[in-house]
Amino acid sequence: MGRLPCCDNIGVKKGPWTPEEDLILVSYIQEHGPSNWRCVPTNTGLSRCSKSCRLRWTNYLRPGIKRGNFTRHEEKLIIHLQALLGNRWAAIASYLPERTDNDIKNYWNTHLKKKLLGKINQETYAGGAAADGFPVNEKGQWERRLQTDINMAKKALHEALYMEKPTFIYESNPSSCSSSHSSGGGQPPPPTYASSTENISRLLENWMRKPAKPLEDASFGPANSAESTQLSVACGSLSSEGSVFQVESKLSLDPDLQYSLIETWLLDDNYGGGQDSNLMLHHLPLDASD
DNA sequence: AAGCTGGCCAACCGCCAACCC
DNA sequence: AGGGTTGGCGGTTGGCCAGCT
Repeated sequence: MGRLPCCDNIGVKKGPWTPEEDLILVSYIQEHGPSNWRCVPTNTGLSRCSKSCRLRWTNYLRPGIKRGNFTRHEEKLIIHLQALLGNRWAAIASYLPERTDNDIKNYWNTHLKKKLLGKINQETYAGGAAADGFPVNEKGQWERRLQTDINMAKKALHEALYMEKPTFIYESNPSSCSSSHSSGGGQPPPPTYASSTENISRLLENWMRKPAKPLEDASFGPANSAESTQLSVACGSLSSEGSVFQVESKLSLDPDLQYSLIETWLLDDNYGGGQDSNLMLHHLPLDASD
């Protein structure tokens, strides 16, 4: 049996929302909260289907939504995440809590995709190529780095997805821990971190199997999950523009974390990392008491 | 000034997984 | 357990607007 429509479409208004409708919807949600959307049209008298009400709220009326131009950092973060996650706009939006998935999707389709394609075409026709495999572009250094980042992330993702064995291999190297860990109680196990491209791809594999965590959870990947491997992985690249630092700073790491963030910078030609970019992994066991 | 074109973006559509009874 | 319902998600559409001819 086919799926029934969310509404019978009879007497249901479509098209742009009016300020009056917005007001009615906001007032109702303020009182009752954003739940049970099916009742919203009936209870408010709005001639809209429940789905339309929900979309209007989540994409436009919900508090905390930032509108207007995307910052350069947001732009770079989206490009990073799109390369890693693909068109999973909701997952990407979870890392930019002030932006809606619809906004990000629109911005990608109307600005970034075009921009990147244009960049690639321009460089293809220019014909030049630097030692790191990307064409030389004197004008746009940051764009070049961006392209390096994308290439690197795609490579990591590809390996992460097609690795045969999901087994993790870790190497322990506490000396590399930029530790600020100082919680009392039992001695936590020594931190481990990935120190090879093979490990990175396996870390990423596990990450890709889990839904992305929102920023409020202060971590990427499978962390915060009791049955998880208690790892948190962030992948990106470092450049003088600080794109990964931006990712990191946006994470607002939980002060209760048992360990401080461990960073390993890898300079590995296999990942196409030039002097400007590196693959960075964060591995943070969240709860050493278990 | 009028018509045309392309860009932008809010909103819609349809699929799907989770949830509920 | 299974079918119906709901909410979430990604792709697409269509209307508005600015710039161009």
